[in-house]
Amino acid sequence: MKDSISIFKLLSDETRLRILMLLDHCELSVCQLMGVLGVSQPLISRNLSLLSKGGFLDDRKDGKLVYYRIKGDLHVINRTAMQFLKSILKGDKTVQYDRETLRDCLEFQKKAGRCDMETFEKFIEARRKAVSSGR
Amino acid sequence: MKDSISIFKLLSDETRLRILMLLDHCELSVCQLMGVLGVSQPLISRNLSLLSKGGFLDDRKDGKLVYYRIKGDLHVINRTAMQFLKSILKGDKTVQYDRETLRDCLEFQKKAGRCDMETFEKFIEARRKAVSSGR
DNA sequence: TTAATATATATACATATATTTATATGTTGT
DNA sequence: ACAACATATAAATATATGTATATATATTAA
Repeated sequence: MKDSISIFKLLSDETRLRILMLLDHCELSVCQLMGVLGVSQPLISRNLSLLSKGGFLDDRKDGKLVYYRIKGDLHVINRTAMQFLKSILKGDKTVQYDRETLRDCLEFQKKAGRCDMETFEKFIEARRKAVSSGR
Repeated sequence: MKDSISIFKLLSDETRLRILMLLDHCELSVCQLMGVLGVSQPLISRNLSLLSKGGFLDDRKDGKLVYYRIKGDLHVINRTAMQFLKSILKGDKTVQYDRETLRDCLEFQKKAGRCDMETFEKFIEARRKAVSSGR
């Protein structure tokens, strides 16, 4: 029962759900997630840490960067949770928007030829302007 | 997304999970649930109210008593949530214990020939003594 | 029947506890 | 020394729970 409640609490947060849905398709670094979700680095790190402790994520270091992904060998309960999550978020607006943002973000990164905080902060800024000017 | 988060929050509470699992098999009144779970009446009522607002429950009045049950025509998301819940709580100790307690409680009610607060408070008291004396 | 009382349930309010988030700081690798 | 990430701390916010009270129905007395 305690385990189930822990999982529900873990899934009761927008940032964490958005992270899980983004990582369902690919692995992403902390700074990439920051760029796509447009929230602070400590907030991303903190939620990644919670999701990892909850058994949802694995990570991999590549130089200064840390890449996160959904664990390959998820515990049954977590695998079921992911299926449930995907089923109830099928067609969700926020999820769709985040996926578009991810595409734009990766393109921006490619053009910049860099994958660092500064680049993704520029991306957030550029996007903020685009949205506020009607888009 | 908001809806999903609301559901996860709703399911992040032990009393509410126990109520859902008990009501999965039968309808129960507020005082019966109080007797089985051994918690205060306002706590039961409040959580029943939250579960109802969340679209999980229906209720029916019978005199002074109010009987609650799982809604027959659950919204897809809630139906999926119930399936998920049942799958992850399969074999759960608390759930099993609550089911035994429910059987004992209904037997106690039958013998007493009454279904009221006083009866269920007696049941709670009797059970408390039985447990503390080694059961 | 009406008035008064008792009972089951719901809700309001205050308090305790938990969660979230920003800010500051620590750690590790370049 | 700098950059990416992690973590600690504190402030703000949300949630849970007990106590008190309100509401509605039933029961009793007149």
